[in-house]
Amino acid sequence: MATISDVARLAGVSISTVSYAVTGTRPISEKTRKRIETAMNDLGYAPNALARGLKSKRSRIIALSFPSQTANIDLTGLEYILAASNHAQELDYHLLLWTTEVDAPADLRKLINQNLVEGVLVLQVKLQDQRIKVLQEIGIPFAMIGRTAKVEGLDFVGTDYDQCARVAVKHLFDLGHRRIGFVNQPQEIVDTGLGVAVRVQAALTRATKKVGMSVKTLFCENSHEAGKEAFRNLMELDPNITAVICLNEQCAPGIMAGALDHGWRIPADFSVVSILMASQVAQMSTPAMTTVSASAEEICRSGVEMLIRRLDEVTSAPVQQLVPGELVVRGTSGPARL
Amino acid sequence: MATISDVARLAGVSISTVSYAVTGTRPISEKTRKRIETAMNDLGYAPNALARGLKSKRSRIIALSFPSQTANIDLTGLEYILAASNHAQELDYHLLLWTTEVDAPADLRKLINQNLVEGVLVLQVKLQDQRIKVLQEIGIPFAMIGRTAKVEGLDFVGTDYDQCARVAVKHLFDLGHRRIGFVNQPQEIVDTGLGVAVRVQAALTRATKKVGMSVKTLFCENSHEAGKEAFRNLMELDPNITAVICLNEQCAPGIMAGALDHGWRIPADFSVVSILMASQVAQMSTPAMTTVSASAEEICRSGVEMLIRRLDEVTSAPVQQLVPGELVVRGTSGPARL
DNA sequence: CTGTTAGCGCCTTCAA
DNA sequence: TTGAAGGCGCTAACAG
Repeated sequence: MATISDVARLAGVSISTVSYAVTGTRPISEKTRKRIETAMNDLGYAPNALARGLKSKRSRIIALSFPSQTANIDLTGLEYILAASNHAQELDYHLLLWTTEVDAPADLRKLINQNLVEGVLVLQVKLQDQRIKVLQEIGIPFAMIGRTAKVEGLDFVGTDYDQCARVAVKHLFDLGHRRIGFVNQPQEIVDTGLGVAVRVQAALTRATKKVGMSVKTLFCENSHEAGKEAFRNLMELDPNITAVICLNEQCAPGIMAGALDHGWRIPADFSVVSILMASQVAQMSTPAMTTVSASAEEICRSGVEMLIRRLDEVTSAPVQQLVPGELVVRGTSGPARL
Repeated sequence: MATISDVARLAGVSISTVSYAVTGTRPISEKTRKRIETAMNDLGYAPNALARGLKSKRSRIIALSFPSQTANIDLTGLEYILAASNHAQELDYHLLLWTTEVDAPADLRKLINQNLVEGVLVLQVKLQDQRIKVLQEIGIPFAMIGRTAKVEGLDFVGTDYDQCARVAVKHLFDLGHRRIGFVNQPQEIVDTGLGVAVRVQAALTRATKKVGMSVKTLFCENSHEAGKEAFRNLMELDPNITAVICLNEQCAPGIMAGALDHGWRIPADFSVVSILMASQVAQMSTPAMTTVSASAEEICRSGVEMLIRRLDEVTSAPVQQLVPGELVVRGTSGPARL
């Protein structure tokens, strides 16, 4: 593999001139620049990332922390990962996928101490997240997709859950629904304090109270069967419920199946609205699911940019951004039954 | 951040002694080793990955090529990514996620020329895959999850599609089905030569012919609606079809919906078997889907190990492995209607 | 506008 | 069993 001195020799210039030509940090005469360029092309030269990183203290590698065990393994998660990766590459950064658990701070510390990554993009953020403490202690730049309980001074971009809740509730309210259910993630996930699960629940409580709606909340395992059971449980809690808001990709179709078993048609007798569900998933159910979601693309793009900007401007003010969700009415929501 | 000379100074030894203590490539007296260890702990020392990689020519970074546009964006894909990442980390390697397109060989070349990654794990392999040519030309070690048309001399691990097809066909045959449909990925995906789509189709043709079954093949877009339409089209092709084998996570539920619309119950009147569907997804449909799949965990573990072994033993014989699928009978397959 | 040179942090040969 | 020293490929002063 060609090195910078190969290029210098072939172009008949010094090593530093090649370096300056590559980085553009110093004016080069048109003539020598041309010579250097052809030499680079002839040799198929590309700067050695390791050497460059070692010298410049800029590896151009960011880590994406996505805990694979505690995370929601759903298509929405995949959307986030791919969007972050694509955007990092557009900005000429490499993305290191880091899937160890939230509760393994030693591993994270070890990763960072290696000086390989310049910054960390934190996904699946919990209200109390051990990773954040580690990152702060070490003093490495990071940005969160989502947010911890205390966000003072931290960079993050996330979905505006309050707005999403209001939009979802208003949609159902306008359709005449007054008594609804909310089906959240599994109890153990909520108990670990996964930000989205806790916050959406709180936001829905506020939003329904404001318009005078009744809401019964349930946790639900990530499976179809659990969704069916959740529906039955809701009916026991309040048989007059006419709609459900759901924050659980896997169980939403189960809820619909439960309603069908109950003898109800969707959306004639019962409505389902999913919050934060990828459109791909929304289209998998029968009928396709009405959703309120923010764009993973937009959120991750923003998060990656935020992080990379932070690498240069360590001291500038924190950037905190909430992206509003959008209501997409598909086939699972309609007027409340009488 | 502490460096090796900090450790050496604190422990009162030379730099090289610390290095040997860390790498273990030379005997160190118990006494000095202890001193070095405490010094490392006190300083929170970890070797600088960039410097180490530069010197040793081993970055301990592998790339995972997962083209995000042409790929199937489904949960099965996510399973593969996470499994590969987890296993790489277990083996003390970093995993770089690389999501640019298959048809952008220049980008791939650029990545590799940077000398950052030691090897590449190639996912979503097509029969004619430009990435493979690039990797071979450059001479960087790689392994495929899946396989190209010509695999001579190449490392790969994949699912045994022939066996999967036989198992799925036998399952339906034993239940009395004689006329079935096969619903593949979208036409354009098959046309690009995605290995799995082409090979499963061929394998099913062989397997059905062997037992004297009739099979009508259809392509289908990745959506629920397309699945419903696929069902209608199948009925036009052959109204006597009693079952479908499906290779399309997104449209499988649509096929079931189509059957319901047609007035058929599942599995009493119509059976659906999915090939290569993650169990999580299988459990999302109503009823849960009968599947024939190999374990993503096992395949990726094998692929990562294969690649990392290849980094050491450049010349040893290629490893080629096909993992058999397993039939899991859930709720969508039953005796053929009369 | 261009060249010389001192490291970045580490591994490893050579010497003791 | 230990140390000294060169160099991996590159960047960025410093010096013309």
